[in-house]
Amino acid sequence: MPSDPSGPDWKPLRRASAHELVIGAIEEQIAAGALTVGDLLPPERELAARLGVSRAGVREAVRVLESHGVLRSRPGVDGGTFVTPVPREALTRFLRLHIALSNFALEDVVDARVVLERASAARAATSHAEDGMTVMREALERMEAPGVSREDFNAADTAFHSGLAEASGSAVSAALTVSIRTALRGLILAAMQRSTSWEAVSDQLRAEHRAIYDAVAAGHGELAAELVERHIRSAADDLHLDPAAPGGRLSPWQ
Amino acid sequence: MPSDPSGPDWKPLRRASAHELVIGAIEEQIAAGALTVGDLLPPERELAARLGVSRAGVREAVRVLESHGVLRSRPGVDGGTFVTPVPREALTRFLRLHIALSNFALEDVVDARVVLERASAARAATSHAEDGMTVMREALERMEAPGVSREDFNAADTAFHSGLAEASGSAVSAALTVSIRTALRGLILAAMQRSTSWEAVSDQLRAEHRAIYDAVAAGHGELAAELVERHIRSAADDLHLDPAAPGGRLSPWQ
DNA sequence: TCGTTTCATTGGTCTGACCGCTAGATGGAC
DNA sequence: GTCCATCTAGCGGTCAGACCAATGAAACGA
Repeated sequence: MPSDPSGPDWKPLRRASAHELVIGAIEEQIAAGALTVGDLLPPERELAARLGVSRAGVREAVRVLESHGVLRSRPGVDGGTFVTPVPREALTRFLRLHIALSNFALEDVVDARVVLERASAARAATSHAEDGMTVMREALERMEAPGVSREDFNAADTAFHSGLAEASGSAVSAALTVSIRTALRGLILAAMQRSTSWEAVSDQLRAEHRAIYDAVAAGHGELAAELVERHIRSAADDLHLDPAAPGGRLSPWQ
Repeated sequence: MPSDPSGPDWKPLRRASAHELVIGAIEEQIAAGALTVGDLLPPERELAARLGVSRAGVREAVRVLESHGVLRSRPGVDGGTFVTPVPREALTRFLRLHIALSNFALEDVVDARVVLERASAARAATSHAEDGMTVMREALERMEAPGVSREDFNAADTAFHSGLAEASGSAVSAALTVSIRTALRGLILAAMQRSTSWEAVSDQLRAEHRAIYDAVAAGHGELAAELVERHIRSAADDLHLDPAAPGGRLSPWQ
């Protein structure tokens, strides 16, 4: 019997798999600063030999980090696997998958959007980062073009919210915002496609977007935040409660 | 010469790699609702044969989805690869990697934390989800235990903010909050380890956490949000400006 | 000198093999 | 009949080796 009354506390000792070891090794180099954006990794064959694993193990690790937007591979003599800085696609895929799996309730996703975009709007009203404002203006023009298709409208809608997030000047919030909106893109487009009163709906959306832009441009942060929240929630309601949709949380994809 | 003045607009035709096709196929099944949490995928060999790719391609795809918290594999006759709902680890690794790569400036990470946790605090004050409140209380007790180590203090600090996020009742915000705090864990712990005035610093942190908890428990949402923001920003300043740290954004890891 | 060909290097893919793990079938001891 | 140890089939985990595809640079010829 051990002297410690609480017991020796054996830890489970989960033997790490080969590819996890490789991921850990690469992550370690990144954390230590020995690998930064633009750097080239050793060839797969060499890295496998150095780490004492097979090439398959290295490749699986590279795939994982690639899917996280950390690495990118290219064949060719000048090619190789190098460190890259493109986090958004990974975040989008992540959210899209988990939304599809209902691991995240649509309601909670909307709540998160409201929190992030309210903050974005409020900050954008004071910072006015020109890139984002331009993106928003162009998106408005595309939405207001005569005879715009629902696909194009949805793309412009996504771009508008991306621009708003960019205009806020905070990269992390912007990445989260854009990823959430992009992950929802398919759902929103499906709802738009189903809409039987598209003219009225799109007029409404155009007016809301325009009002948000004006509030931001005029520097009215609190108003912009309020408009964004109402816009997101009413759009979500339309998405959620569309009478043409069969029941169920993720019905548009079924 | 093409009749269209803008040109035929050749798209690059990026040939999708085998594992991307497999990921797409699995994602498609998930989006269609044919695969949900708990479901078992076909054996790797069979799936490879059905999709017309090698087992390596299937395995690379499974690895990627596994790293996103969507699949999990287990050997054994009853084992297999099944759909699983554990998004947080994946989100944490993602953020940790990109913070380490300086793809996300620490300042922006802190901004995002402020936005998310202000909202969490305000909501927690009205919702009072009991799970989260209990987690916060226990974390406070651990922080206030005599002779607590810096590691344990940091773990309790993380737990406190997790509890706050849980108490807000919104799963997505909570996942984002917890992941950000966990991704910063190493940095914060390093800063704590370096601290030459740990007694004073930890007293300060204990007081701030206690004040936040009291404000939430008393239902003072706006006060709680304000306290959380000040707490996060002052802690970030200590982390960032610690005189013992060498210059540079990610110095604690260098 | 300039264009063409060849070549070496790298990732991309596939094949086939063997290992370790584990629930369930098997079979023997009582 | 019951219970326990053993065996077995099927699965993921890993590996080695081979060949394909892409690419830039060096070698070569007009």
